[in-house]
Amino acid sequence: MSQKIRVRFAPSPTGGLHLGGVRTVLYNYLFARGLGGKFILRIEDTDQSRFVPGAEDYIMDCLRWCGMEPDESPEAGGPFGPYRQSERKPSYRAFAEQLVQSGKAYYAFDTPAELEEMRNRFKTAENPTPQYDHHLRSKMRNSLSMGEDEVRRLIGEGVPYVIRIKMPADEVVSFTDMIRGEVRFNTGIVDDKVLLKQDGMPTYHLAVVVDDHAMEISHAFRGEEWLPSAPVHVLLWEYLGWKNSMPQFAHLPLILKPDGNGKLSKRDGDRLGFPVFAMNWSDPRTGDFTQGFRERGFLPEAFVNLLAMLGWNDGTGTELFSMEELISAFSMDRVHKGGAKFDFEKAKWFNHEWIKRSSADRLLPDVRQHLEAAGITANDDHYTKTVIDLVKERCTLLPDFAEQAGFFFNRPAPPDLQPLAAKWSPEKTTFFRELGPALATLQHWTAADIEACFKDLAQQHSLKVGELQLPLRLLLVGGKFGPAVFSIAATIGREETISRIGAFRMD
RNA sequence: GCCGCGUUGGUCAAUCGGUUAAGACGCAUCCCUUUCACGGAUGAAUGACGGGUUCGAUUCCCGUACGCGGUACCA
Repeated sequence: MSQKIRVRFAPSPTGGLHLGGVRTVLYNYLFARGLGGKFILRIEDTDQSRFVPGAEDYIMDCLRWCGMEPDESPEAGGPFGPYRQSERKPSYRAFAEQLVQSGKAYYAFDTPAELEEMRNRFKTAENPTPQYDHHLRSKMRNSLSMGEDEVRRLIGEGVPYVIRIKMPADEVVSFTDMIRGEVRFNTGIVDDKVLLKQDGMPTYHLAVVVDDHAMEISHAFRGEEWLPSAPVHVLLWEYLGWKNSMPQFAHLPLILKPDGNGKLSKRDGDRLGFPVFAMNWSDPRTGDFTQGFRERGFLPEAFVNLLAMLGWNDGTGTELFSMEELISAFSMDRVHKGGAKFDFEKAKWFNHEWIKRSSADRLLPDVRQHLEAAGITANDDHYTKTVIDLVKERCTLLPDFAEQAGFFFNRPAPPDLQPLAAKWSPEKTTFFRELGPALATLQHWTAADIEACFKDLAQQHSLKVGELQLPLRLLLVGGKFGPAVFSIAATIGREETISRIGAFRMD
C-alpha cells in the first residue's frame, strides 16, 4: 500500500461550482493538508457534448478564492499529468481492450435506438427500467452473443461500438467506506456499464479508475450519489490487476434543500433567494446567471467554515474554525452519514461572526469594494479602517457596510425631525443652535470631550441628555442606527459635525 | 419495481449502553443601551414506529415506515 497520501477533486467542467462541490473539495483539502499529503485537481472532461468554455478557469478561481490551491492541476502541472482526462484519451482505449482480451468486458454494437427499443420491450410493472445486464446481454448485439467472425467483420467495417464491462451474474463485491463502514453489493443487480464510448472517450467509470491509478490516488472522496456504482469501480481495480493499490473510498453525504426533500440545486437558491454557487456564474450557452456567495458578500473564511460544519464537527461544540484550525481538527471518521439541509440563516450567522472577528486590515479591501459598488468612495484607508471597526458588528454581509457606514463618507440628507415635534421645546431648539459654536471651542476633538461638552450645554439649559441624543444622531447619521453618537462625531471630524448640526431645523 | 444509503428539536447537531438527551442557528421574553447592533440571562422545542438483546437502550440487532440516491454511450 502506498504510504503517500494523495487525494483529488475531479469535477467535470460543465458549469458553476456549487456548495456540495466546494465541500467535497474542502474535505479533500483538509484531509490532505492534515496528513501532509497532496491535493490534486483533475478535470473530467470526457463528455465533449457537455463541455462549457470557461468552466475550468472558474473552478480554479473558486479554489483560489477559498484558499485551497491544488498541488497538482492542469494549470500548475505536476509529475502525474496530464490532469485533463481528454488528454489521456489513448490510454483508456488500451485498458478497455485489455479488459475485453481478459474476458472482463465486451464489444457492444447496439445503437441508441436499439437500446431504447430494448427498454421498452422488456419493461414491466415489476421492472420499469430494464438494465443491460447478465439477463439481457445475450439478447443484444455484442461480442458475447455473436460469433467471433461477425464481431471481427463489424469492427472491420467500422461499425461503431462501445465496450461494456461484463458484470458477474452472482458475486458479492464489498469494500470499506471510511464513513459508512462495510458496504456490499450483489453484482447480479448492477448493469454492464459502458466503459468506452462510441467516440473513443471513456465513461466516468473507466476514467476514474485509470486516472486514480495513474495518479496514485490513495483516498477517493466523492458524493454519495456515486455509491451505487462503486462496485463497478472496485471490480475494475481488480480486473485491471491493481487491486492492492485501490484507494480508500469515502462517500460524502449530500447537501439537501432547506425546504422539502432532495438534493440542493441552483434552482432552490433562485427560488429561496440565496446563492448556491461559490462565485457568480453565467452560463455562456444559455446565458443563465447564478449568484455566488462571494458576490453576495460572504468572506471566504466564513464560506469555508460553514461548509465544513455541514456534515462534520469536532465533537466539542466549537463551530468557528479558521482553515488552519480545520486542517488540524478534521477527520473523516467524524463526517456524518446523513445528508444535511442547507440553512441560509445559519450561513449568514457564520459570516457575521467572521466579520466581527476579522481585523479592519483584513476587511478593508472587501469593504472598500462593496462601498464603491454602492457609489461610496473611500480613499482614506486609515479613516475607512476606523469606520470598519465602528460598524462591523452590525454587518452580516459585506454589502451591509454600505448601509451602515455610508454616512461616514457622505453627508446624509437633512433628517425629518417632525416625529420629535410632539416632545419638543424651544429650549431644545436653542440647545442645537448653541451646540455648534460650543463644539467649535473644544480643545481636543475626542468622543469623551464631545460628550462632556454636550452634557454641559444640556445642563445649562436644564435639559435631559437622553432626549437630545436622538436628534443629534438624526442630524449626524440621518437615521436611527449606527454606533455611539459621540464616536461618530469624533470620527467624521469637527468641521463636518458642526456642519451637519447646522442643518438643524425644527419649524 | 429493484439495489444502496440514511432517519436525535423548525435547522445544524453532541452522545462511542446508565446524562435532568449538550451546544449552535432561528424564535420568544428579559437585562444592558434613551439609536441600531454587540453582549448577557431565561424559555419553548428532539430520539420515526414495532419487536428483540440487556439489569438498563437514542446508542447494539431485526423488521416496518418514511426520505434520499442510483438504476444513461452524464458526471
